[in-house]
Amino acid sequence: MQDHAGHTHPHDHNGLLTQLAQAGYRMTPQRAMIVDAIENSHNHISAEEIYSSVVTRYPHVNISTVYRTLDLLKAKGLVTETDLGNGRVSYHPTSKGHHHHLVCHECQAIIDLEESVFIELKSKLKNQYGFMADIEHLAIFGHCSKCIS
Amino acid sequence: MQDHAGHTHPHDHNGLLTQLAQAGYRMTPQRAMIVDAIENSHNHISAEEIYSSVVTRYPHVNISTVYRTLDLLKAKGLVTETDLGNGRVSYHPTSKGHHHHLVCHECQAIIDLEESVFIELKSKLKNQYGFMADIEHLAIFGHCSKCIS
DNA sequence: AGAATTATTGCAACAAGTTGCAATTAATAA
DNA sequence: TTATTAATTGCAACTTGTTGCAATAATTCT
Repeated sequence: MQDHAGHTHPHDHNGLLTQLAQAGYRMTPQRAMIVDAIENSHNHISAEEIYSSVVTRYPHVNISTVYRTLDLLKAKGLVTETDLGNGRVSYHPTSKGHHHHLVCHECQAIIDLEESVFIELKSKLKNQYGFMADIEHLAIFGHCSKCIS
Repeated sequence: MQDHAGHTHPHDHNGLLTQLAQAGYRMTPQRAMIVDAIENSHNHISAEEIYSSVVTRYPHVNISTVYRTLDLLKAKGLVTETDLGNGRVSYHPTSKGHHHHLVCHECQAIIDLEESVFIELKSKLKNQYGFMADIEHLAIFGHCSKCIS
């Protein structure tokens, strides 16, 4: 396995890859590079963007491996998946914190929300329905203040 | 145009088709049958189900027409679109009332919610962000009471 | 009613994401 | 270090949904 470092977190001993390994999953160069692309993305990253990033260093990689690694990370709760309505689903490492978005249907603006906005809803769903809502990275669609006025 | 009736609302003078016509859109047999399938569906219906229903009476129809009609109905606010996480997007006529769902990631159970659950969130988003959220048919994912215990 | 206009449709190609299966390879045992 | 085993990958085929474009047909005008 070649060295895939050179970014902000050279070896990432507490990163996603290590967490996968500790959960009993195998450490493959594909996973290392996929995870590296996700961790070094500034905010959101799509499957295609991850693939593009990996394929330059490892041309053999297939995009289905990217999707399968994302499925694994989702199932382990290590990344969140959000559909921001732009035709490609966005991914974000859970470790970088929860956040949410308002998406304007008219001007496509994306407004960031604090996590606290959904605390009340979450406890309501827990108390009234016994349901533990996975509200970690939600997109709510509608019309922004600019487009209303 | 052949008669496409035979269901609960034989001519549907106040239905989706009439509303489209009043908005200046053309009345085509395809649209009549697509809209008929939606209005006569018991709860949710998918694009494929609409297509299957229409194609038996009108074999020439193409599924892209179904998708385009759904886009139109969505844009006019006449149907709502919800991804219940089962691989196919579900549609529902707005006129039959708003409702929401909790979807269990573990057992795939779908729990129906009253609209009132989101009133508080909606006003919070309006007051704090000036954002009018289109919360008409939401699916919230998480873990149901049975799967937690 | 017949001609003109233009929205709508069917088609085929495309995009995003999923899946079954044989080949590969990381981890483990010998 | 080599052999074993089973997770993982690449590939190709598939599913759901989208889009450009030429042909069709609903509506409007005469």
